[in-house]
Amino acid sequence: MAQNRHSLKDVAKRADVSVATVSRYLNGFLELPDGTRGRIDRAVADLEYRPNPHARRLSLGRSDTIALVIPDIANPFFSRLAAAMEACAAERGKMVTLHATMNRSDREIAALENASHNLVDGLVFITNHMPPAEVAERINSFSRAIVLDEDVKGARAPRVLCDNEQGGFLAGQVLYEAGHRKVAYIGGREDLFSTSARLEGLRRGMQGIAPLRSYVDDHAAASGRELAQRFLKECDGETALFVGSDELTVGVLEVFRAQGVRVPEDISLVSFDNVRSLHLFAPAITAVEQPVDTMGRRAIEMLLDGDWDDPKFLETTELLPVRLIERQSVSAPNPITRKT
Amino acid sequence: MAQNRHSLKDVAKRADVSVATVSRYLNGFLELPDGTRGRIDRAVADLEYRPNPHARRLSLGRSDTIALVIPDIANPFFSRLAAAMEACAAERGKMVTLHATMNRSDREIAALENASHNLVDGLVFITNHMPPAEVAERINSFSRAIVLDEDVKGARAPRVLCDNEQGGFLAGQVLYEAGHRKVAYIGGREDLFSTSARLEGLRRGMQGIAPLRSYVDDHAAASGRELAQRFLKECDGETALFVGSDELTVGVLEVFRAQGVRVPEDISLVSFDNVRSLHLFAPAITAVEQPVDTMGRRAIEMLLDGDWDDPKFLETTELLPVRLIERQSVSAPNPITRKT
DNA sequence: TGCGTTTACTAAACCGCTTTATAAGACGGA
DNA sequence: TCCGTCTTATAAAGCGGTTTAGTAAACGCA
Repeated sequence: MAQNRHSLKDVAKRADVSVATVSRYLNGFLELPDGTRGRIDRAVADLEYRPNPHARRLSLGRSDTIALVIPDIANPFFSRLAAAMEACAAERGKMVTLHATMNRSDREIAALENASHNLVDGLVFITNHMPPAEVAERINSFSRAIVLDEDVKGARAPRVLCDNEQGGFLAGQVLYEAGHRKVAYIGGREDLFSTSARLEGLRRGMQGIAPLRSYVDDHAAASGRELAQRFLKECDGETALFVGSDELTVGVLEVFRAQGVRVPEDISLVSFDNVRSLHLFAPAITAVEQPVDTMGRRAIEMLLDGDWDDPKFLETTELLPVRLIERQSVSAPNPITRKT
Repeated sequence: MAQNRHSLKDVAKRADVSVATVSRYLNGFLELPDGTRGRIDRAVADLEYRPNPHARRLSLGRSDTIALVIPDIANPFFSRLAAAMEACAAERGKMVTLHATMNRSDREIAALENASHNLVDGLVFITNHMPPAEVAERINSFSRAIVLDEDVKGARAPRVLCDNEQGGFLAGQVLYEAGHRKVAYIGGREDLFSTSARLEGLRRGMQGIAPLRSYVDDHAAASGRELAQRFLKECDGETALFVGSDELTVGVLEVFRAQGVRVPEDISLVSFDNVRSLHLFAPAITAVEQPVDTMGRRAIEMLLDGDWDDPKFLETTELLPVRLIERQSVSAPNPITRKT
């Protein structure tokens, strides 16, 4: 703060022209002869003039800001996403505000309301639960919004998602080929589009064999612990686990380790995301990798470069490819050593 | 956007009073008799009036926003920090903007300039290199700034740091007690306050034995790989490694694994941060834990509640305690199996 | 010389809120 | 009845830009 803030008026006075002239010239809406132009340029330089963004925003009715509504910034998946979006936005001269919701509808609504009052230039919305209709309505009230990572029912906005079905397929395939026939799923809630897509893909990869059991909850290590405990208690012949996120995998592995369940000897495991350092885990964890950075960049690019006049654009869904990173957490099933 | 935006004027008209009255009443600067008050309240409710933040900010000359200048949001340490700060700021009704610098001075300057133009209510600045004097000057031009995680030379601002010296001490102690007498340091650059504090603590923990070698670079996995390679090449009797961040540890472990160097059999290792899932690594990594969430919260609390009129306050340094999390990456030195 | 057309620029309204200075009317007391 | 004092407001000037509508002067040309 506290520096020599000069206003347009100061510049105008110094250059001996009107504020309108300076404003229009500076914004490129006015050609000027060399003399006048030189005086203005010099005045701007001398005074180190920088337009006041608040005044600009009030006048223009926009904010040069993109709001990022995100479940949890501390989660590496989302923080990578946020990093990619910030980088892309900064390149285009946009600022980025952060709003963590912890997947709570009230926080989501508060964040959306906040963003809406602030007249943000755009919204990127990420959630991991199925929000109430009000959330979708509020998203729809933005003139520019992108839904990222997880579909939101009722939202009329372009989507940037990873190919969840393909991810499930790759996981199913690698498990099936290793000989597994009974697989359980630990993942996000069942009403999520990503969950059903992954389960569908998993079944396809497993040659039509559906997972025996699904354990679903939030994408958090704590949920992973709880679900893993339930899984171990109820386990009935499953030889492998498909886990819907690295966060859940962390919780699962903690429980497995505490209970002496070995991976992959007792249970094979495939994770989803590959944003944590799974390659250094014991054992290194096979995972479906999401193109996190690309997803973030694309969200911002679509927000800023999309053809928002075209109603078709709102229907767009960009499905980004995933790939399987094979490591050491999948082996042939070993029913002998398996605990029940 | 696109909703029924009503202005103060609309409310005033509907309540049949002047805008000044509505404004002052709404801001609590005017007591009103029941009749008038009721009409205004009703008008506000009917029109769903929400003040335009841009106008408010232009008028008041502030922004209800805190700028977070951070090296890399994708780095789990910083994303945890950012999450804690966002949560704390949101509780107080402040928004948070994000500016990633990748430790580049030009980006730092750009971010500071940006924040300064936006008349932010406060700044939290984090860097991991020794920035040029211009950065400190710009930080000093803010009326409210906090320096977090790493000291910045020349910045007149309260600091929130972890107790790096104590962290080094704890690492040194556990290594010394395990029998190590020759230790190398892989960490952030030498000109950083944190580095010298840690090395000093390390020496104290090692009963005065200085580390044989220091390998320093950015806190990034890539640097960790490079430094680990150099360390292995030049290693001359060191039996343990003190690594300055989880990011570096990731790189180090990648190289060790690739080259068949076993932890702790060949080299013992203590990491710093404990923000990655080190407990699941092979082996689980002993680490000095930083109180990340507390650091973030304190930074925001000091920013918002600090006594900024007191010049002493700018001299404050809050040193938060660290603790050692013992796991399996430290054992007695084993010079026989050690590679050279 | 007179008229239309550029060229070069400006006055003033507006964005929506805050705030200072001020005023009208009611009330109470002398 | 007149004056001072509350009470209950308000007019108007910012904050610092953008933008529309318009004008004065110079220019070209018949």
